[in-house]
Amino acid sequence: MGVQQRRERERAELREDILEAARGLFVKEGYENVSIRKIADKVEYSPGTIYLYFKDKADIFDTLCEQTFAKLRKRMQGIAEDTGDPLERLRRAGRAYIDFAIENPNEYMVTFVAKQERSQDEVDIIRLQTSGMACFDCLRNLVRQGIEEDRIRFTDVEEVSQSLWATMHGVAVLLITCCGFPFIEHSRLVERTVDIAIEGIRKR
Amino acid sequence: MGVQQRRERERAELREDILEAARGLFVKEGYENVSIRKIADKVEYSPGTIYLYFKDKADIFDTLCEQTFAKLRKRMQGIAEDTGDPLERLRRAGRAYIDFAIENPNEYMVTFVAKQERSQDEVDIIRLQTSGMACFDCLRNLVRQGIEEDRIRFTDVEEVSQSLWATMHGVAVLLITCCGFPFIEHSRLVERTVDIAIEGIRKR
DNA sequence: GCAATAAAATGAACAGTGTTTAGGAATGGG
DNA sequence: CCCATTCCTAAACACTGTTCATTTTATTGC
Repeated sequence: MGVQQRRERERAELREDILEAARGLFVKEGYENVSIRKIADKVEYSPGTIYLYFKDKADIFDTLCEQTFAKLRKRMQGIAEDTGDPLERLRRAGRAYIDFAIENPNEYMVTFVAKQERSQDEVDIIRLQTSGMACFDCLRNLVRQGIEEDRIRFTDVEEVSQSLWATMHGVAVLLITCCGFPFIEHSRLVERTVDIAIEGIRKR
Repeated sequence: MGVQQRRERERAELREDILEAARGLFVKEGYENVSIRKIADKVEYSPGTIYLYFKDKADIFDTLCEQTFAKLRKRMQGIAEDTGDPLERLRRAGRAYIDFAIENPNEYMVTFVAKQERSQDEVDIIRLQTSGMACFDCLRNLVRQGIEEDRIRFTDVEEVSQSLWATMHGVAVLLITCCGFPFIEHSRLVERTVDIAIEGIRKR
């Protein structure tokens, strides 16, 4: 009587297919330019079927965000749990954060620049925020270590953590959204900004 | 024969009315949630009429952005043309920039962030680039002065200017959009981030 | 093997979107 | 007074996210 189990497995497989198709489309075309019909076309089902597997379009995207969030935390956690100079690890963390944002621009924007009336669905916001807080904790821990080892000229962990986050966030958002601006080479801008921030908090 | 002139004046007035209505709606509801029909309703004309005054929805939006850029430039230019320690003026400029963003959150977001939603029309990007560039030039000039007076530990004006912009932008976007996050007192976060950036570029 | 049943997928429909266009109404010049 | 120009509108087109009655499909009990 493995019918039930096979049914569930097939359901999960189609759900995963939809997510995979959606991810490809979102990355290539951006959130607004992907329609449910396009996703349905790609998995060769009718539009209505999508709604048997996801509440709505935002639900698909949020699910993708959680998956990507997990990836980000994994990257950040690796650096946070590493050993070595805290300031050097903060530098690595800053780079890693911005790299992640640039590699997943659409997910990053919708997740961090929680825009328009997605805020109506408070449940989803909370859902994303809790998984996002896990990422911020990695940064907090790094800053705490830096302060404990007397490498940082401030004492307030929260203050420094939020300032650093804001700085990295700024580079990320700028590079993602202001495509028309004649930026210097991206990696150089990232490197310079991270460097300024690190030297700005270093104790001498 | 003042008919021609009256006609032109009336055309300009309706154009301005459309812009005013659109700004109010964009600010309140965001780019995607404002339809041409809503704008048309507000000025009490038919949707088709809008297209006699603007090429398309993005054209309306771009015009509003230009106006916002002009307001911001006015503020920044005052500091850029001032005298005194360049680093101190950079500090003031950073504060002024973030303050402007926080005082006009919707306009700021619409101008600097929301434009990612639109599929890029190259002509319009150039148009916004020029008016936005005027703002950025104020920052550039400040940085150039700082480098010329040997107060900054880097030599590349563009690199430092873009890094500083990214940092200020980050604080602004974060404070405007991530309302759910437990931030420290806003003014303290602004002050600390600006301070880190200034100390990060200072020559010693 | 066949009918009953439960699950899944569909496709049409609804209300909305940006944009285009054929044609009607108003106005000024000759 | 009539014609030409300008202005505006209403309808239409091709999209969008979403819902739902209906049909198709698969599984079960007999």
